[in-house]
Amino acid sequence: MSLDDTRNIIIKVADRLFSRFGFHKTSMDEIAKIARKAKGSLYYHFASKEELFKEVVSKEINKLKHTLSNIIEDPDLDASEKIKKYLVDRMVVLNDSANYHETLRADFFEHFDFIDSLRTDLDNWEKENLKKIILQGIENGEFAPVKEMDVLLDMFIMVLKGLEIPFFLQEKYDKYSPYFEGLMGILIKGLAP
Amino acid sequence: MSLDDTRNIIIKVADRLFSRFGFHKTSMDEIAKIARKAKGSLYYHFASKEELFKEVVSKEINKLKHTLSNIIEDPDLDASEKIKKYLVDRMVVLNDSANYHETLRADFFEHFDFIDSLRTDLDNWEKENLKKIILQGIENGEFAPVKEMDVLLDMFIMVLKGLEIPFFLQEKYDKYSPYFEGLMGILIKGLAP
DNA sequence: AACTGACTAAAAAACATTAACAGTCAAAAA
DNA sequence: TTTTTGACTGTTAATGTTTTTTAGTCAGTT
Repeated sequence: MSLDDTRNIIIKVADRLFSRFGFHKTSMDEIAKIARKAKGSLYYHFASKEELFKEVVSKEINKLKHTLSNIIEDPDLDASEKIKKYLVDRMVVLNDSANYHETLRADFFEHFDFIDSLRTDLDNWEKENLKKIILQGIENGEFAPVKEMDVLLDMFIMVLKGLEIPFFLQEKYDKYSPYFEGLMGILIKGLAP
Repeated sequence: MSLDDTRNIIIKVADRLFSRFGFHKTSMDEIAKIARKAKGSLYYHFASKEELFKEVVSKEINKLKHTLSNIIEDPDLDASEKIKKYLVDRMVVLNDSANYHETLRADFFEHFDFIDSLRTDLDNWEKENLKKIILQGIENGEFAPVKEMDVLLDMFIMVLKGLEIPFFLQEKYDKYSPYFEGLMGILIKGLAP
């Protein structure tokens, strides 16, 4: 059994248990038992429970980034199509990211600030990549030039994060997802010249 | 000292103390002391601590509704101007509504569901009134007809509520308020034909 | 190097006790 | 009759103590 196998088994089991019970209600003993490893083995591969959880959330985030990067790099899409697909697929992927949902509560609970850097990194990544799309649109004449684009993007990311709470924590995504594209369409139209 | 005077004194003191210490950390004994009334007098006028807090939050909400109603009924504004002013002034008024800010946490804490009806009522009121503006815009040809307007408005209200968390709980409003109008402008432009 | 299982200090949970609190109500005051 | 009071009480919250669980450690084994 190679190094990677044990590590991946731990991650896989942790993903399952954290998804189901949340960070605080999942113990390292449980993860070890179900992974059929000694608890010390978990600590050989991960510095702490927090690092393990971050690894699990990072995998979800990387999956999201991968999906969105494909959209951004697709040469067949113009900027409007890209941003629409970005926004829609973003919610689709995040809807299935149970551990990510837990991070949405971070602002309201103590002992969860170790997650802040992950969330900040994702915000920065998103800002950067949305900006790419918008700049592409401006260059191609699809979008009007935008003043103060950086702050507007900050706020727009707040909007997206704010929507995640009713969608994923209050389970409203299923009800509203068929119409989300329509709302984003209005916004994208507002970007046009 | 008339009936209304005592009641108003209680409300005024409660507003101050709840604003400063929050609902859970303000006791009825304290409110009574500072209002120079017996605690039993508070219960003569208000059925419970919860009802007193709701009264205080309602006053903030009524102030908001009053401000926004003036905008909606202003005959000198077209629909675009109305909705822009609505959205901007909405945040201005809510920024000063400390007790309302506390209700934003309701979804994350127990023992606060007595506030739900207030929040639902405000959502419904907002939906109704935003719809009025949009319908006015559609009638006058300022806005394109909107499909599924009701669900889109639901989501838009989620967007506004979602923005309240960084703005008012994370104290980002001062930083971003100068640019909020710009973001709303893009959205309003997207409503145009 | 990777893994184990016994161990331990710290944190969390459970339990017990005390203090604070929301709410009550008969009596007093207006 | 209405409004207000202040003493009272059951419930809840806070505090303190004890027990259990947990994250993390590490010498020994593979």
